[in-house]
Amino acid sequence: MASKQTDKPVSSSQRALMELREMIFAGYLPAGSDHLETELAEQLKMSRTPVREAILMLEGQGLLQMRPRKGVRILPLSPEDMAEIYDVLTELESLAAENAAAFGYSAQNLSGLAQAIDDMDHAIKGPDLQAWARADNRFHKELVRLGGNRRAQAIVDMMSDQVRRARATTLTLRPLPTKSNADHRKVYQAIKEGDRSVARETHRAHRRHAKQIIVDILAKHSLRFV
Amino acid sequence: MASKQTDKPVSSSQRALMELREMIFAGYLPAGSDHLETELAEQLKMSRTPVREAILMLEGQGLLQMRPRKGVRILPLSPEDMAEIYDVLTELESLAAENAAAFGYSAQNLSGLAQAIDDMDHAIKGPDLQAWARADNRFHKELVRLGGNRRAQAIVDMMSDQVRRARATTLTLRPLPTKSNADHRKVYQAIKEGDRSVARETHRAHRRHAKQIIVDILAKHSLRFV
DNA sequence: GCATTTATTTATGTATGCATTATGGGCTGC
DNA sequence: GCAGCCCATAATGCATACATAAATAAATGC
Repeated sequence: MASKQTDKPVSSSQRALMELREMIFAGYLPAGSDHLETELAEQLKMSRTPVREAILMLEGQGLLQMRPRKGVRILPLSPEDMAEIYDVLTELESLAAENAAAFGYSAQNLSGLAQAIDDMDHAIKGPDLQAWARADNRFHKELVRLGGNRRAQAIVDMMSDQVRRARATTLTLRPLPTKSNADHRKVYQAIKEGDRSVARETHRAHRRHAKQIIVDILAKHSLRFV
Repeated sequence: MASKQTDKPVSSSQRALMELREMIFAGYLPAGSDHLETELAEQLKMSRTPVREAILMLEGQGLLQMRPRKGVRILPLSPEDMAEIYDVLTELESLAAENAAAFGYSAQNLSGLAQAIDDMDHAIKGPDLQAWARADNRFHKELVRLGGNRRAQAIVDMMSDQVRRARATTLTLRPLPTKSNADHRKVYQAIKEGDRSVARETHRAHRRHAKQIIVDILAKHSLRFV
């Protein structure tokens, strides 16, 4: 659990990648803002080269866009963007639920899911929205991991990052997700019982519902996000 | 249709990206092979910088992997990889089919699909497998475009590229896709009639079937691909 | 005074050079 | 003869320097 004795000497481009991501998620680089390579390099105390490499990778992940001579733009998320993202998440997570059910996992193997569900229950009673969001993330991430499709995992990770950018805001505006955990339990049950179609369709319905809630909120408040 | 009078002066990194892609697809950089940045730069007649940038992008697209001091490895595709890819394609294309059906496109808007289907019919009579593959690509690409989800489009493009690497081989080993076009027509009809669930499920079944055929071939021949 | 053209500035794209570090080979000692 | 260590080599990661092209400011002509 503890890091290696001396902190690992991670490469500059890796550090740039991580730090830029954090700066974006923390809102320090707000959606829609532009930033010159030189400025970013200065802030990260390194040369433009590793910063450029990080920017290229982040562009591939859809977090920003390089615009020659305009600087890199942190991409805003419109309600339509969010709808797209949720649709992709819906499909790939449903696939994962189906595949997980087909795997025949033991209760032991599913303990991560169960734990996340319990944590969500607990967080709702608080209510502690941050804790709920973290547990919800864990549930979805674990579900996709159990699905066993690494490409789907990578895509879901990417898209989840984008959702995360909007989370700070949507979390406070959406109704308390009290019903949500009933869905989660149903998915969990179906996976444990190896019922592929129930796992798939239940999760699918769950995600479509979530999409509706989030997109409605964004649209109603005419919000574009970080 | 004609390109601009003088050929567009694309940047070196763009050129590196395109040319490396072509070199991979053409099998000039075979799956599993390793290549030093310096060698590639030499072949492309440019410095390492733009080559590195292209490599970074291609790594993000899953075509290769940077391995410090070992060179970049062109990633092989195992039957399991292909199964993963087909599963993702199945989900996202089915989503596209459903959304396309929901859009209420006119026959005019669907002419691209219809044309691709006709071309496939024609190619099968040849039989001209290359022409069939091109038309099949067009059908799937157009379907996803009609779905309107740009993120799904980007992902499908990426995954289709990977399938394309195996195409040269699978195409000659698989049975003639004579039944395939019946599915395509059914999907087309459902989209035109706005029947979301038929469009979705028909395409889904179509893709799952295709997956089975391809994966079986790869497994039977113990093939890893380019 | 306005529009058009020209000059200047400046961000990016690319090349080059250097420091670091891993890898392979050779050498030494047992 | 084998194992382990050390050194040489070379590939990468990064910094820096420079050329190019775009955007802005300036200037000139009408």
